[in-house]
Amino acid sequence: MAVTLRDVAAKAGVSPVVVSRVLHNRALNVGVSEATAQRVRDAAKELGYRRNVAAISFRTQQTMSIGLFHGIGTARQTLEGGTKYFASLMDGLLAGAFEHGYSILLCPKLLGDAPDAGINDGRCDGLILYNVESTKTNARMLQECTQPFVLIHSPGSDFGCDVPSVRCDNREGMSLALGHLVELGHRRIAYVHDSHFGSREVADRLALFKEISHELGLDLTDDDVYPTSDFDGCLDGGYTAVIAFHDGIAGRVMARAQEVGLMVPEQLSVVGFDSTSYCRELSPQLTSVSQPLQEMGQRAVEMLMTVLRGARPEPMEIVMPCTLDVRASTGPVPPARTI
Amino acid sequence: MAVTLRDVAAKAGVSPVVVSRVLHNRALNVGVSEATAQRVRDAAKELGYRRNVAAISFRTQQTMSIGLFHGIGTARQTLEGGTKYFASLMDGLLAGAFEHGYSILLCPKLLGDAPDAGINDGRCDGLILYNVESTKTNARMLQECTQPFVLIHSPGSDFGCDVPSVRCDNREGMSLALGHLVELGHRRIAYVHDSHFGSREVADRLALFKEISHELGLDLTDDDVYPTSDFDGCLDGGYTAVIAFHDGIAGRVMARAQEVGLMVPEQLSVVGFDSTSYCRELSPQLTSVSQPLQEMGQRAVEMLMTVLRGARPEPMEIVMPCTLDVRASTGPVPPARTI
DNA sequence: GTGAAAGCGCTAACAG
DNA sequence: CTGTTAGCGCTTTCAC
Repeated sequence: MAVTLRDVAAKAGVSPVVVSRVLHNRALNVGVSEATAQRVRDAAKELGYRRNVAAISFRTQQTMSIGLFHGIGTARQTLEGGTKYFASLMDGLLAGAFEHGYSILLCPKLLGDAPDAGINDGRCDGLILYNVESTKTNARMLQECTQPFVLIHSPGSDFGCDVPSVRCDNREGMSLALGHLVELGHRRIAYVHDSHFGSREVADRLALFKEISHELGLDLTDDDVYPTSDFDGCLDGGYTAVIAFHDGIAGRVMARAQEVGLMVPEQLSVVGFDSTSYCRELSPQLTSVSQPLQEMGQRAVEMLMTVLRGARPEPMEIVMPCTLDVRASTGPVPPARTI
Repeated sequence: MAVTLRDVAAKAGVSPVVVSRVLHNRALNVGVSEATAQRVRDAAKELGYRRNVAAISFRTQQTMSIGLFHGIGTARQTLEGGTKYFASLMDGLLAGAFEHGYSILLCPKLLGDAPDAGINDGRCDGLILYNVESTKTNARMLQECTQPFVLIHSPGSDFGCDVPSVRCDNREGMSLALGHLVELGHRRIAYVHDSHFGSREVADRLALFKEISHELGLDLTDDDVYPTSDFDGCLDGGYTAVIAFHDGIAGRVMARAQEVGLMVPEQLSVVGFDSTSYCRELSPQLTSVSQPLQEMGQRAVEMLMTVLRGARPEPMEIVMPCTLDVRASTGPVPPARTI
């Protein structure tokens, strides 16, 4: 049915080996005379030859694809639920993969509760995992994983693995957010966290909110932390500023504040996390901690490529700096409202 | 190195075929005694056997993966640039693929300017294409495509192909948006379109805005259409309502309106498209035409599955209904501002 | 610079 | 219910 190397070889009057060298194996192409090569190319074109990727994958045991997993160990997360976070990360991953001729494979079978069922079956050359919950089950699964993988958002040590990882400096991010607000005179600051516990990012930022506020002499506690599902408490006059786990939550806080008649930033300052393009679509534009998601995606791919080459990435842990994109949702503390 | 079927067979004292039947080919499993089957499963477990997906793909010439392409024929679009549109669609595609044991392959090599280079190489069993520009080049490419594919957002006839497609009823969507505004008393309505021409959706909605407004006796023209890059003209008092090509643009319009001191919806009503979760994060919450993106993704996969089974999907063209999610960004026309 | 031989891991087709 | 045979399309190895 399909045209094979053999057919092209017959037509060009050479052996299949030569055709393979000309058409596929660019490195060994040197050992073929230009005249022969041209004859082969002509024959291939005439016959409409197309390489059989499945056969090549099988023979070389390389799929040229990277498996992408998220939220392992929880119910499968929808992508639409979060901010444009996913899109940013994906842009970086695709760009990185592209440079190396790799594809990204989203395998729903593996995104759910039993990813280990198919994780090691040679479907892809390596894996990139993000938002993996720090559970015993996941740790064991990753330790038993025979394929190279890279973690995003958590260090390998979380799972007892010596594997490459990329994450952002959440301490720096939270410091920037709190520092900015303190500089503006705020002292009563609330934090709205995400309900998706188990994620390292969620836990880290929550802990850091309390820790750093303490270092800054603010002494905010669990009483100043609100869940996404019910954050009206941070709008009732006790606070002059709110930090939210991600831009989407910050957007909801601003919307709700405006509903109850609170002016942002005159009466309430709001800071988000991720600095997605979404921030510029809000009114007022949202001040947000910027995590270089796209670059993080790209770096993750680079690390995986290093491992696939048989080398050891240096360093094994990349911690990316955060910055603060100050926009219009933060302002000086209102004197009348200071407690 | 890796444990193969042969190894398991040897250990269990059977032939590789039996092992294959027990471990992989569930349908033919019937022809194996339970005792033997158990012996095989034990041996496999003991040896730590893992199927070699590449070999299976090669042998069966089925990859169990679906290639996903977008924006073919333009520079590669970033995913973060749009709304959460992509995430919604992706959620639907993944859900659909999951049901059938398929994976989604994002192949950046093919997303750029020369997708035909690798589109037919057996990398995936079928393709789903969305936002394909209606150009001669693309038409030729799709006509020559030897793999089954499904289009999202444009009918096959756009490319002279008799292929399955899923899209939403943009006419209905625009009717709902305009009808809603007219009912509220608006007559001076502006439209902010996307700069990404070539996309069928962009062209359709633009044309429909003019067409339907004419039917409603409004007679809006190109003068009432503004690009995303410069829509200040629709905020200068001439209009009481704005419709935007997607929620992100609508968000920007609202933000800008509030910057220049226009109250939404008291002085300006705003309607978006797609009704992504983003609408609820804006203040006021955005009224938006809802396109069932997730279901569209899922339906597209279903159609592809039908084709892969060798059947002909019925119908070949699915046109999904739109609805209007009325939220807080639209209100009665302000009497003082009526022209 | 070129080709012959061998085999990757698996399964379809058939025979027992 | 089980096994034998053959081969998918390609590349690696080694000989010429």
